[in-house]
Amino acid sequence: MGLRILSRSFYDRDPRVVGPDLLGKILVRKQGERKLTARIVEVEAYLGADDPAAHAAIGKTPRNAVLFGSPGHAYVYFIYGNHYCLNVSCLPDGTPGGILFRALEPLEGLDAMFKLRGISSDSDLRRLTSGPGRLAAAFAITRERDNGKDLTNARSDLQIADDGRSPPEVLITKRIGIKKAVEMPLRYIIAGSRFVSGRV
DNA sequence: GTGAGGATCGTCT
DNA sequence: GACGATCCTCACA
Repeated sequence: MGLRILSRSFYDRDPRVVGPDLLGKILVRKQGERKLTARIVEVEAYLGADDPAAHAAIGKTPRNAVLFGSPGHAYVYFIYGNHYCLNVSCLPDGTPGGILFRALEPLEGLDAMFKLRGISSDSDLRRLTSGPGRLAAAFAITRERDNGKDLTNARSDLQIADDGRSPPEVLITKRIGIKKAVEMPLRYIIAGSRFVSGRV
């Protein structure tokens, strides 16, 4: 059962299509010989000018520039003075849009992830990567290291891959933790997953 | 189990 | 100078 890296064209579509399609795929962090992997179980779509909750809504700035660039690149931002959050850019160069990773089901490299999170390895597995800030910490994701990184490059230390598993059943809800456009149904989760963040 | 409040700082006005 | 696509801890039930 090999892993196949998702191609640029996968991301060169509307976030509302890419989002649900990313569920069940595998986030991979290479650390020399070691590897961290986890299954994507919850994401949110963020659009452009017509989505007030999106960082891209205010137009292109140095911070959000990646969202306006080529699809398949990591947009990492720092929030609340504490946390990093990981997104992947969607749509062609010049058209903003992206997907926020909200929760993962950890697969390989659990010990390393617990260490990176700074929590004991006998805590509840759901606390490891359920939440955008948590999963970024568990995968050692920072703006300095990863913002703008090409996730479709085989030589990249951060990738998203398909393990060939059949697509999961997808549940759609409102997005979480935002104050604008709260009604838009742009949160996608794997139905029944116990690793989802917040309420379903 | 649920909710309130604080931490903390880069980014844009 | 205000605020945020969050997380953690601590009450209280």
